[in-house]
Amino acid sequence: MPVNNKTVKQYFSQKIVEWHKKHNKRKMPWKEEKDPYKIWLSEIILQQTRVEQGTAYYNRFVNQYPTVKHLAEAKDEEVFKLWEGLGYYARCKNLLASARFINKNGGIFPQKYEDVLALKGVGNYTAAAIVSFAYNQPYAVVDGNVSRVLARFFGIKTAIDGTAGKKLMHSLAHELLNKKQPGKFNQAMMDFGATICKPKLPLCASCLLQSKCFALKHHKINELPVKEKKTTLTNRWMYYLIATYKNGVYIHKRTAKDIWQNLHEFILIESGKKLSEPQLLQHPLIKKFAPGSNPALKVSKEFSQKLSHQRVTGKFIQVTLLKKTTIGDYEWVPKKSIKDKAFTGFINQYLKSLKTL
DNA sequence: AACCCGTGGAT
DNA sequence: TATCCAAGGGT
Repeated sequence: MPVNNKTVKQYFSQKIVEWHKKHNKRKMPWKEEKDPYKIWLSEIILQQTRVEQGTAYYNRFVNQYPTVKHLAEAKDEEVFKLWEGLGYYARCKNLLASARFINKNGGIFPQKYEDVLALKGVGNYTAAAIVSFAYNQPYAVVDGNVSRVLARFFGIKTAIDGTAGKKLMHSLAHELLNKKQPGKFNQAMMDFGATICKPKLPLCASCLLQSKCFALKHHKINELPVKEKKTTLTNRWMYYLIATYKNGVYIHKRTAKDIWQNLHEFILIESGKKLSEPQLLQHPLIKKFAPGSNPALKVSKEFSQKLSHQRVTGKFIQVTLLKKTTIGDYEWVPKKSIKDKAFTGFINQYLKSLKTL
């Protein structure tokens, strides 16, 4: 459903810029930043992540890695530790790979849209954000904010998470883009969506664009934008055996095509269903390390973590080994090194509940 | 194209 | 409590 009213489009672009100049008070550490490295860093951190959640991570990364060279030369483990808790860990992996790629090629951040887009972890949105903010190139960003604003204002019923909807949003956003000040326009669009045209309870009464907004006029604020995807939640049960021997503990880095890649964990017993404590204690791994009825075996309370489409529930079982053993892919590491390794959120819930390991 | 990948705040 | 969803990208 293409939008073909030129007057309304001009009204939109003019009002968005006017709102930005007169009313936009939103402040963030990376605003007005012109260093493409720092802009890139902020954009990767902010992918599907709230500004309030990402800001502290951004500050820590910039502080620890002031240039792309610093990041490129850092050790994987150190960078993942700094990313720990932020989620979507493929972002961290791609961030490091791209930093090393840039550093290897002279350390100069790419300047062409196509070259920025070619970086791992950089898609349509992020490439447009970088080249518009850093170099003022005319590429329109389309994020959740922009899609919502456009769907509501222009009355677009095409699902914004489908191929047709994305295509339509990109062409419309590019058409509306102020080609003289693309960086400011893009910033205006996102800030307007985040602070005025919010997902729930948008501030229509004080909106500068209210006189020509389709959704407001037709009472479709809560119906737009349209999405087609529904997330399904699957349950998983993870029981962790924390096997210590002297001053060390057995851990492992997750590498399977699954959640939490590149994060560490203890000895995992996963089940497709909830296990009762007797069932759990019957497990071969438990019986192997805690033969007989072992009164020293400590079972924690139940922990649970909700991911975007999975819910992980489980417990932690502490057992002390009397001799060093070979356990599959798990390695024995000193307890004091635990704090330097990135663990899953589920495990960190448990670790934070302990005084010492 | 459909599905997968985290975490936390708001309602 | 359940649901939504946030400066998306990869496969």
